[in-house]
Amino acid sequence: MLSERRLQVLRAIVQDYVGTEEPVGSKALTERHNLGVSPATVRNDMAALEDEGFIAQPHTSAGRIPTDKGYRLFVDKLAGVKPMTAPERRAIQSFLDGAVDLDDVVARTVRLLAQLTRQVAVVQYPSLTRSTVRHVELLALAPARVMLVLITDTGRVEQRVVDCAAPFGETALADLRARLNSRVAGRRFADVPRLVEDLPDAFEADDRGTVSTVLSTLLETLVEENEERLMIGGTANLTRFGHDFPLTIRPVLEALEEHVVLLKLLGEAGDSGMTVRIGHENAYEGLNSTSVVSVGYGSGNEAVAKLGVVGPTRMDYPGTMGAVRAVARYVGQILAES
Amino acid sequence: MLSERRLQVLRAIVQDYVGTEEPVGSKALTERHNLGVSPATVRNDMAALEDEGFIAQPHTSAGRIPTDKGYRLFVDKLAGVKPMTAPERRAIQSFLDGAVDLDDVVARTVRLLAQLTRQVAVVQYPSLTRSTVRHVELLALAPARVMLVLITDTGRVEQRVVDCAAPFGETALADLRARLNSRVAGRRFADVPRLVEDLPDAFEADDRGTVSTVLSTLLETLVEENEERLMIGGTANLTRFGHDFPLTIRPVLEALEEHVVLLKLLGEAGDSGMTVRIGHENAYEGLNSTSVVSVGYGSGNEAVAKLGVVGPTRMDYPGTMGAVRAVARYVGQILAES
DNA sequence: CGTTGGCACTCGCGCGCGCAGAGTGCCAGG
DNA sequence: CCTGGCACTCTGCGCGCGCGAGTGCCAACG
Repeated sequence: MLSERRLQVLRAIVQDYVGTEEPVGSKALTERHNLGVSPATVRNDMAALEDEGFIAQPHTSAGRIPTDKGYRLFVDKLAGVKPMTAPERRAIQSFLDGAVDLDDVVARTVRLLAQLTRQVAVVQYPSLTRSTVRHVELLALAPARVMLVLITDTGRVEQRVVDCAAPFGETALADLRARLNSRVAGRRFADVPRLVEDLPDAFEADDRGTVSTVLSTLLETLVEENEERLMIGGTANLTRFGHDFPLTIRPVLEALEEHVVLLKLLGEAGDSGMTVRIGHENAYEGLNSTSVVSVGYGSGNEAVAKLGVVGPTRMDYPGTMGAVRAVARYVGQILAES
Repeated sequence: MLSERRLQVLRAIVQDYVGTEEPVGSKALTERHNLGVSPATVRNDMAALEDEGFIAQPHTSAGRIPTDKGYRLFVDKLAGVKPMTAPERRAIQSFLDGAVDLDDVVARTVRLLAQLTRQVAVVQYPSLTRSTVRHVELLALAPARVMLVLITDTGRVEQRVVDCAAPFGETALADLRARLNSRVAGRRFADVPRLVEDLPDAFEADDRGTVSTVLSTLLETLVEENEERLMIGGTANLTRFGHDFPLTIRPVLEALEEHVVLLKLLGEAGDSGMTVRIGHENAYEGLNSTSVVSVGYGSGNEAVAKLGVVGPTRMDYPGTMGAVRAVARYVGQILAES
């Protein structure tokens, strides 16, 4: 177990390094933080911290920088979440309030997060899985062609075109629309398959095939969780990554384009509370030199999607976590209202 | 007027520089292109080209590189559009064919363009302005709350929530839905205001206010051209910009985040045919060291939106133009089918 | 007059050197 | 266990030099 002072030394190292982006030495430490001990003592502590793998020196006889393990300890034990100030809260709220539709909410959230954290922001669209159906609309595009529009309680709209084997009359369509909505409106996605199971039985034999086709398309749409989308912003902040970034920025940009990877990443993060993945803790290789701070957000009591930021491992964790948490909270509020 | 050979020299310089990314000298030129003259002659030509402002030397006694003006001449007079090969065409088509909805079409288009050109791709969603209404759907969320869903012939779906002053009955809603659709379905957006003008008159005095509110929201949605969205991809290709890119990549990333700027940029481009904006020809400062190749695409005979790529001024213009044109053509096809 | 070979000149770039400065590890003393 | 001192080790930086690519100019030639 590390002594209290050594933990303080680690904290000081992290804070200084995050601020200056430069390896920090024993002398500078004692000057900036009044630890009450001499540089020589700090040197001993640093040697111990290095033995334990919390810090490292890039080159012999340079200062120390925190390792992933060091940041981990810092985040877990040494740092709190820095709450937003009142003006910041007001700014967040008023910025999000102007949104006109779901796309706009997500777009504004991304901008906001990117601006607050000065890092890359990632916001997942509210997921379908836990949502409920608000309405299902069917329209005839052509005699044997139906457009299916699904509207969720989070305001999301999905549409599909269904090609039917046989022509389908307007009255039958209206009938199906009415029956469908009376059964599934307000219900959770997970319950829908069970609720519509016997629907085809209520129709003429001629129409049953078409009804089944429409229903299975609906079910497909519900299941298509992989259709989860996300929005990204603040990539220009990548240029502040560091002096060496030509090499490090490339894989990050590539990772950000791979929405599938990001969705997986967010999905792996814990369902409740904030998750911080530091450096090599990220399974995806391109993000090995970055940290991901993510949290779930939702319209009600439950999280329906996640949002977060991607930044260098050398980031201001308390501040970033504070911003992420605050934004998630307010987005949830906005969603609940609409 | 420049002699024929001097134009050939310029073409050779552009081609070599695009290939090697290094200033090109007179000797190298005569070796790689058989111009039939000696390096000394080429030197004279180069001096003339430099006087005219088509090429420049980064430092005294280095090779020459083309200026924006040089690229302009190259694009206008010296280079054609390189057509895609048959296998490439097939690949494009099959890649786009798998798309399930509009979002997917746009997403695939972006990926495709980015991959083909190895640059940043920008695809505008099919615009509302020239589209026609396929269907308008109204649903009651609450007694005094209506959701308005607009479906266009390009497959785009827009939704708005309307807060009404007074409660609005289901029957009145159904009535409005029916009347609305019989009037506007299949009509162009531009015609809609005229067509619904007198609709409130058909309703009870109590409901007229609400009907007007709904209608004005609909009109707003139609007009909201500024709501034009776009998708971007291939930003990782920015890292291939050049050795000096830390400085140059930053403003480009910033510009790409400013969708408003990009939309304006695309909007300024000519309506028919391909537009190439080179370096300082771009009004937006951050894109002064890039070229933008854009073209309109559409589901029928008319262009409904634009797409293009953003890359370094030193790009393979014929190849890029070929790819952009081909992709636009196939996307148009796909949209027409759906 | 356009083209050509020759020639002197100009610079940018890479390389090696040496120095200063920051930081460390270790040790002996309090 | 803490502290001051000391020798040591690197990295980064500034400087100077030489190479080589590329140019501009000129005189000669068809």
